[in-house]
Amino acid sequence: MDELDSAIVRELQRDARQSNRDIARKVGVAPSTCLERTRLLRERGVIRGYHADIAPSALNRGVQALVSVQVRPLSRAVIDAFKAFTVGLPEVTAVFVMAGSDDFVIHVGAQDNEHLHAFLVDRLSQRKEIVGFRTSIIFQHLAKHDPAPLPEA
Amino acid sequence: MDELDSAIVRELQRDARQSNRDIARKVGVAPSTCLERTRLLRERGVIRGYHADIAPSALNRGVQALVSVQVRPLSRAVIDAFKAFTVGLPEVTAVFVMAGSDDFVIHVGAQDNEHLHAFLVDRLSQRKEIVGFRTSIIFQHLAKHDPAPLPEA
DNA sequence: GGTGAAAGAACTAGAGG
DNA sequence: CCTCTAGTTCTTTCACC
Repeated sequence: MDELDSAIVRELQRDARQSNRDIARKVGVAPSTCLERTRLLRERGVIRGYHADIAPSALNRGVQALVSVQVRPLSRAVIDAFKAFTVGLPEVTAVFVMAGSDDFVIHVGAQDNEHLHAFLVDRLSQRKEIVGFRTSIIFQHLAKHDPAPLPEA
Repeated sequence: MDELDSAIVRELQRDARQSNRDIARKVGVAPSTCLERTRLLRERGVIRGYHADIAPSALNRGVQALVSVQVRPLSRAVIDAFKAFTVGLPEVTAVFVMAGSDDFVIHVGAQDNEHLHAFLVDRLSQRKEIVGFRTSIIFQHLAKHDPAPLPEA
């Protein structure tokens, strides 16, 4: 991860669909160099993928919420099973495994409040390992799609 | 948003860097048709952007946390100012404005626990509008980069 | 590592169904 | 809305530095 790698990563974070040629020009190297760097970044797992960012309402997910969940017993088997279960649900867009008073935080999207409620009481609360959960509606979600690298230490 | 639009969106969610030609072939239309559909999806705001997904550790963000924050008074001025402040901090990767007992949930990444602690006590807690916050470390973060469209109702 | 050139592929606009 | 075509641009490889 030298300066050149960082510059390429930054460009791909900003716009993953710009041409290799454009990126090369912006970062000041030949297109072939840029292409090879990008290939290596991908191979090393620095770049994990390229994804279109879609407006949630276009996916009929106009209502979003964070659900904090506590499960028991807190064993690996229970954690892994619950994680796999939640990730598999279509309404779930992200799962955080947490330290602290909440064991999971689940990011959920639904068509409306009614569907969200149905999801919570019909799907989620079916799970026997859940000993408690708390749902908070998201009014606004600002995501930084191009977080800068922090200084090394 | 007909079936064709959805199919194109799905492909771009999965891999935003595949060629228009490949997407056209997969969804079963001519490349020019696919290109025009994609242009319109972008214009309509359905597609908000294309971003590389970068491994947090490569950005020196090996430690991640969710910080729940309560601010007072809960006026628009205070909310907007706090939101702008947090989004501007380099450690912050996402900000959720919430309904419920927490007013904000902030997704933070730092080099290590020490830097995270310094961020919380030196930066965040400087803000006078904060009346309380709670930090939870993220052990694992599974994001679904290709959420499927939910049924219309 | 990086570069430059060259073959092959993709993008994009425009005419036409 | 879709297809076909053609000019332009981009990707990708490879010999060389």
